[in-house]
Amino acid sequence: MLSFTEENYLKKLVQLTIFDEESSEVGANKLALSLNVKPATVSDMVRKLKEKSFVNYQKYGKISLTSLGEKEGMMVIRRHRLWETFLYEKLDFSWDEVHQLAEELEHIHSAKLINGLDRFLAFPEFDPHGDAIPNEDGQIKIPFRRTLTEVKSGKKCKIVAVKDNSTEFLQYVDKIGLKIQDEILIVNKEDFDSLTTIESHGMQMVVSLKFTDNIFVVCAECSKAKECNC
Amino acid sequence: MLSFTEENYLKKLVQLTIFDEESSEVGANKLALSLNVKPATVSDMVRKLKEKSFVNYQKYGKISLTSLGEKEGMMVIRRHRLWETFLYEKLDFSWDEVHQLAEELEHIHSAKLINGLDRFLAFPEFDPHGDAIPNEDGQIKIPFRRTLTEVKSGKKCKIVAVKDNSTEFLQYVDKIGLKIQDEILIVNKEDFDSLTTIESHGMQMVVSLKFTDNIFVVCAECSKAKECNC
DNA sequence: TAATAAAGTTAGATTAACCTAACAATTCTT
DNA sequence: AAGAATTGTTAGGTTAATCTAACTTTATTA
Repeated sequence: MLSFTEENYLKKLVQLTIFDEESSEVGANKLALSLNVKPATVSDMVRKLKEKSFVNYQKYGKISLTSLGEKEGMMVIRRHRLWETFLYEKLDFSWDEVHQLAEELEHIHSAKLINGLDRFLAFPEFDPHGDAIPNEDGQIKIPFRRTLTEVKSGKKCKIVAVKDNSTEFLQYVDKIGLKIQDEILIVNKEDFDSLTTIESHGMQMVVSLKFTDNIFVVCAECSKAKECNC
Repeated sequence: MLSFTEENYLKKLVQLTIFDEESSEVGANKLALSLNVKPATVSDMVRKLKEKSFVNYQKYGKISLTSLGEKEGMMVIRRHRLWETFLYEKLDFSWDEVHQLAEELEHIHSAKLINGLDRFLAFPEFDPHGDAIPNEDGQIKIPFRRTLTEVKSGKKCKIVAVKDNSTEFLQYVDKIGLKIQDEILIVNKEDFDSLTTIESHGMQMVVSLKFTDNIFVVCAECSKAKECNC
C-alpha cells in the first residue's frame, strides 16, 4: 500500500514526465522544486520508490516512471479528477475551489468507491478544468489541443481546458467572463509586448502572454481533427 | 488542525463517554484497548490532548472530554455518518461495506464539503445503521430506544438501529432477512439459554443473546413516545 | 491494613518524511 | 580540458505516533 507521500511523488512524476511532453524523465532538483521539498528528501524517497519498482533511476541519474509507477500515478490523477467533477457537478463547488479538496480526497484508495463515483457521474470524460479523466486501467486519452498563444491572428478557436489550476488564475478567467467551450476570435497579436486582443461573446478584451499560455484551445472549425492547419 | 490520530481519539472518547451511557469518563487502559494501541501510547496522547484543551485529565486520573473535545469528536462522527449515507444511497454500497471506507473519509475536514454533502443528501437524520447524524454544531438527537434483549415476550417492536457495525454482524442480519424498520414480535424468551424466538414477515426464527444485544428497537405501537410501558 | 493485583507512567527505541550542512559527481563555459 | 557552476548524495538531526520494558500509583482483597 502506497503512502500519501509516495502517491504524491508518483502523481507529480506523471505530470512532469508524461503530461508535460518536454521529456520522459526528470532530475531530482526539478522534482524537489515542484513538490516543495528539498533535493535531499527526493534522493531518499526516490531510492525507496526504486526499491518498490515504481521508478527507473540510478545515482546521479534522471528519474522516470516504470509502467507500474505510471499506472499508480494515473490512478491518483483519476481519483483527483473524478472528485473534482463530483464537487463541481453535485455539490455546487466553483471550479477554483475543487482542486484543493481533491488533493485530499485523491488519497482514498477504494476501487469500488472510485468506480462507483465514476458511474454515479455517468462516466465523465473531462474534469471541470477540461482535463481528461484516466479510465479504470490508468489509460488516458490526451486530445489534441494547443495553447491560445499558438493560435494565429484572425483565427477562431474554442477553449477546451486550462493549464493552471490555481485559484487566482481560475478566478481571473471567471472575472473576464470566459469559460470552457467558449469560442474566441484572435483579433490581434502584438509582437512588441505579447499582448493579445481577443473577442468573445461579442466583446473585445486584451490579455497577457501569461493568460494565453494557460488556456488550451482547439480550432473552432475542425475541433475533431487530430491536428489542423486552419 | 487536528491530526487523523487525534481525531480518532476524540471520536472514540465520544463513543465511550457519551454514546455508551455507562460513564462520562474512561480510563487509559480501556481507551487503549478500544483504540488498539498500548496504554503507554494513550498516556502520551492524552497529555497532548489536554494541552490542546480537548480533554479533562490528570495523571493517574480518568479521561473525559471538554466541550471543545466533544464538539470536535462529534464532527468526526457527523462526517463519518454522512459519508456512510452517501455511499449507501448514492453509490449502492451495502450497509456492511460503508463503515470501513467512512473511517477514511471522515478525516477530510472541509466544512463546505460536509455541509454540501448534507444538503445533497437532503439532510438525512439517520445513517444506514440507524444512528443519528450530528448537526453542523455537533449536536445530536439521541432518540429513545432499547435493545431487543430488553423487550418482553409477547410484545411487538420495530428495528431502528444496530449497535454492532461489523461486517460479520451486518451480513448476518441480512442473511436472516431483517432490516431497519422491520417489525418483530417476541414469541418466546428462554431463560435457560437466553435464546429468543421472534417472528417477522410471518416467519419465526431463533436468535441468540449476542444478536438481541446488538439490535436497537422501539415499541411498535408508540414509537414516538419518549419512553413507554407497552 | 498490608500484600497483591490492576492501572497508568516514564524512558528509551523505531519508522516515515522531512530538514540542514557538508560533500561528491556531472555539466557548462571559456 | 580545467575551473566554475549546477546538480545530486550522504550524514546526522527532528517530529509524530507508535512500541517494549521497567517503574509508580491506585485499587482490591484477604
